[in-house]
Amino acid sequence: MKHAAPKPRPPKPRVPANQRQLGTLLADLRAAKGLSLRGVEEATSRAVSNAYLSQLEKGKIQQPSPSILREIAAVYAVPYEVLMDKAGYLLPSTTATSARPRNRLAAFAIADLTAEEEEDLLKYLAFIRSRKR
Amino acid sequence: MKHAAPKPRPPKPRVPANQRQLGTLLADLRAAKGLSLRGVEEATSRAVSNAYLSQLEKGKIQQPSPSILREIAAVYAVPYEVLMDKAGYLLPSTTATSARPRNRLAAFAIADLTAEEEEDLLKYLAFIRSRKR
DNA sequence: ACGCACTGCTTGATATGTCAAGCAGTGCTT
DNA sequence: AAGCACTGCTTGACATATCAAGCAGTGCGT
Repeated sequence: MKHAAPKPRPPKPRVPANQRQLGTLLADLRAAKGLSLRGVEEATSRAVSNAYLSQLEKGKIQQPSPSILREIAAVYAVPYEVLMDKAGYLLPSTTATSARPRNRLAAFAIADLTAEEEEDLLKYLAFIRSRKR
Repeated sequence: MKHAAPKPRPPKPRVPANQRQLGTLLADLRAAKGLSLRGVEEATSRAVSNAYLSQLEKGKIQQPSPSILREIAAVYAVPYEVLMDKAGYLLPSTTATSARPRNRLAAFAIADLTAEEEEDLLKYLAFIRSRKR
């Protein structure tokens, strides 16, 4: 029998800090709403299971799908972006992303392209570039 | 023997429209960059496999993980949000809101255009637009 | 005390994302 | 024409997300 194995290392937190934050946030939100795990499951029309929400809150899920976060956000009446942020899916500055080295092109007609035009343009770009080579 | 089978139906798109859009966009972007599937895999330091990128482009992935989209966005020099949007992960508001000077997708990808390419593109845009009218 | 309706939580099964390895095609060089 | 270096693509295996079902605890009404 093993003899008091001296706890070799502080069990590395299997859970990234990001998730932990998301977890506690979710737990707090739920508490604030006064809902049970099953209550939330019900509120999302069973889109998210109580079991899964539990794991989310305990930080056991590493990459929760945005779709689920969206459902949850709706129930807690919290902006979806917040959850996405805590999950680590947003860029550092999602709010102020307009600081980009923009070139003249943007100033022009490019501003309002239809999806179709966009596609055509990209293909054309691929074409002229392949030509250059 | 088959006698000019009258193309019975456009094969039901096994793929939700959203994904298809993301797929073709990814393909176009890659083409524009002149990269091969493996080239992209390499460019992301093998963070995304060529096999997976292929499936993404063909719309076979329903919920691609944002982390991967982020890697890809970096390689194509396109804002991460654009891919997230096409993947259906952004809220309608984030996409269309007056929040920002509506940067349409294309303004971007082309962050690294030469002046010559830019001119060509604009001319081409004028062309396809005149055609439509 | 018993049961019952809750609670949060774990767990085994399933779905789906993701990749390594391979296949078939295409062009280029010899 | 044979080999090679590419290409896009499929596929079988593995990892992870997600859920249905169950377990243990807590309070509460009888």
